Amino acid sequence: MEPINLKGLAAQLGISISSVSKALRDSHEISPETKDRVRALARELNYQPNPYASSLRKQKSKTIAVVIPEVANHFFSLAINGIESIAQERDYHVLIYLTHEDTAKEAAICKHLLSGRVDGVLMSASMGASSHDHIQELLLHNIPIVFFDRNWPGIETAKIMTNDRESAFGATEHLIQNGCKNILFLSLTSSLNINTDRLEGFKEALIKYNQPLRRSQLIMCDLDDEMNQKRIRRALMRNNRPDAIFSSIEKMALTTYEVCRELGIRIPADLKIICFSNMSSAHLMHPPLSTVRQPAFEMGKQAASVLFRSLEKKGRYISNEEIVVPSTLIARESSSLSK
Amino acid sequence: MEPINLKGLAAQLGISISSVSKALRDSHEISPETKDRVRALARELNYQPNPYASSLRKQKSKTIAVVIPEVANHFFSLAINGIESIAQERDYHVLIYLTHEDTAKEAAICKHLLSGRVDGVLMSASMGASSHDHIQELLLHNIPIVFFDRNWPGIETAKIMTNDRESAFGATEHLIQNGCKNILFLSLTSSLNINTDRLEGFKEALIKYNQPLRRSQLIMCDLDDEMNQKRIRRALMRNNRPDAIFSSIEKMALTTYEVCRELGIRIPADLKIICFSNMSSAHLMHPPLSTVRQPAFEMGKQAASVLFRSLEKKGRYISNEEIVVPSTLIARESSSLSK
DNA sequence: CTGTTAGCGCTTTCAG
DNA sequence: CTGAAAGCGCTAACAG
Repeated sequence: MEPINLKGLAAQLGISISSVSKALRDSHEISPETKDRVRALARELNYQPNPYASSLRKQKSKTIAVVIPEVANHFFSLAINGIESIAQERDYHVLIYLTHEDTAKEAAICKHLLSGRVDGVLMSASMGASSHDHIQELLLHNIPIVFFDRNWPGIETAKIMTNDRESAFGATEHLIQNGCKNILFLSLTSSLNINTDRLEGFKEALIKYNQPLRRSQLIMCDLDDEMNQKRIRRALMRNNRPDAIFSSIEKMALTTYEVCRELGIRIPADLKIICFSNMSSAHLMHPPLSTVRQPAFEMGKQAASVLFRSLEKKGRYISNEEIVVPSTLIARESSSLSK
Repeated sequence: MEPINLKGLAAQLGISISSVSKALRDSHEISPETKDRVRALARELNYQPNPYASSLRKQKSKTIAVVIPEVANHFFSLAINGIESIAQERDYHVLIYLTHEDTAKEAAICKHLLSGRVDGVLMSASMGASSHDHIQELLLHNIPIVFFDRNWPGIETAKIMTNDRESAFGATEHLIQNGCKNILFLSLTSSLNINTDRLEGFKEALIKYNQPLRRSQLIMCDLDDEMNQKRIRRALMRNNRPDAIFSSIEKMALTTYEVCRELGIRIPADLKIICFSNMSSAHLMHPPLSTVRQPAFEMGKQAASVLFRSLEKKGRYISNEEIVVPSTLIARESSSLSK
């Protein structure tokens, strides 16, 4: 069954293609009667305008790209949810690209996106120390980007962030107030904001409470889970074992749970744990995992809104505003029960 | 910065547009030298062909749609992962549409997809009792669909399924072998395969072990979490309280955990629990959740592969083959410890 | 109010 | 081997 097009409609109605086009777009220069006839037939034949033809003509695609490290992660899937809901509302389409934390792949994707396939990009940057020229190039080509959650410092574009520094500070403070004197911070080696900011918040809290930071309190992890597990195990087997762990990434907190089981370390009696996480079942863990929960859905919605707003401006100008949506500390027994 | 196009390249090279086009597509009717010149310039100027122009011309978009109920769910996010990996490999683009289990929305999306925006569709059907004409219409318009996991019975198209009946049988058998005599089955009211098949497997196991099925052993849930919680609570407060729960959906199993805490019911001593779930942290729950784990990533990959294969055939013919990828029963103490 | 026309950028005959 | 020309389906001047 061949799809029906404007030509087909026009033929059946005995009027010109452009009249049909205008009628369907509710142009003022078409008589009400004609509009009705056109609309009736269009509905009857289930006419769907060819999006590529009109994209080509109008030089805009009503499509955005979401470029993220992965999707099997509570934060990102919630964010996509938010993005998609706004997109559907505004009649935009969402292309999804996963980088698996590979900056080279991210760059390749961005390069492709110069083709005009999308009107704008929502991105949460991948780890990895590579340059971010590919981002600049998109902006140079007038393709707006909105970062959410993870971004590179120094890029002038809109960003939807959470208050990483403050919430890391708060989480650390919470541990200190619950008597922790030797908190281990698990981070990733990367200059992404989420790593640097969270680390900063951690350090600030230590300073506020006069806890000198020892080098052994920082563990830099990477994307190799096996290695991370070893790093964590080693840290937990040291002489002056930490009394708490603050993980800037969910995954490493879960690994810590596993290592604790293996080594017979009791949570929270021997070790308190807190981490950035959006797991919905954190409270069903044993013991319940204390989390800094990010407003992922909200951030997705905001990011999409900001992008669409900029797409509707002439020149696709994008401001470098930064919107901050605060996280929530959800303290549970794994961090706050003293016994 | 204006994107460069064939015309621009041709002008700079002093040759015709069509020659440039052919050169870039490595046509045999272009001399090696010309090809080199063209390619060199294209690379230098970072030429990216306009995908919409070529989609329009070739009447295929190298784009597929993934239509699923939600993304904040371990199964679907893993599946997307698989889909995206194959898509990237084959140079396809992935549009994502969420229905939030709303069949009307699903229908609207399908209707839109008649526009030619995509070459094919990957779908996991939404609950809801509505008709599935919208699916048939896509097929009628020669847009191949591959279902994965959830599908409507009676639609002739490719399906990537898991062995729901067998694995439900196995899970039930496991409970029975661990002494359960009054297993409650939590299901959803819907004629989707995943509900009917899992229920069947459950029933078959009861039959095999001569356990007559009482009406009170089936609880039909819906999408209203509050109501489901009430239903489960009521069931657990009955006189002859069930000694096990088999939930065909992860969410209701988690709700059950919560209700048990509230009512002081001990898992697994008082109540054993098992459910279909792809949670990565099921083993960290208290007690660890026994699960039937579906091969989500694999299913996503398979679905994409089958779709792409069909897209490459002339006429986009799609067979109604059904590929079954088996689930794995992961029994943990919440179902198998007798104490 | 309606129709004609000229493209959007690309592919693909068909002539040279 | 190269180029001219038509056209994918739609929109937007511009003429009538």
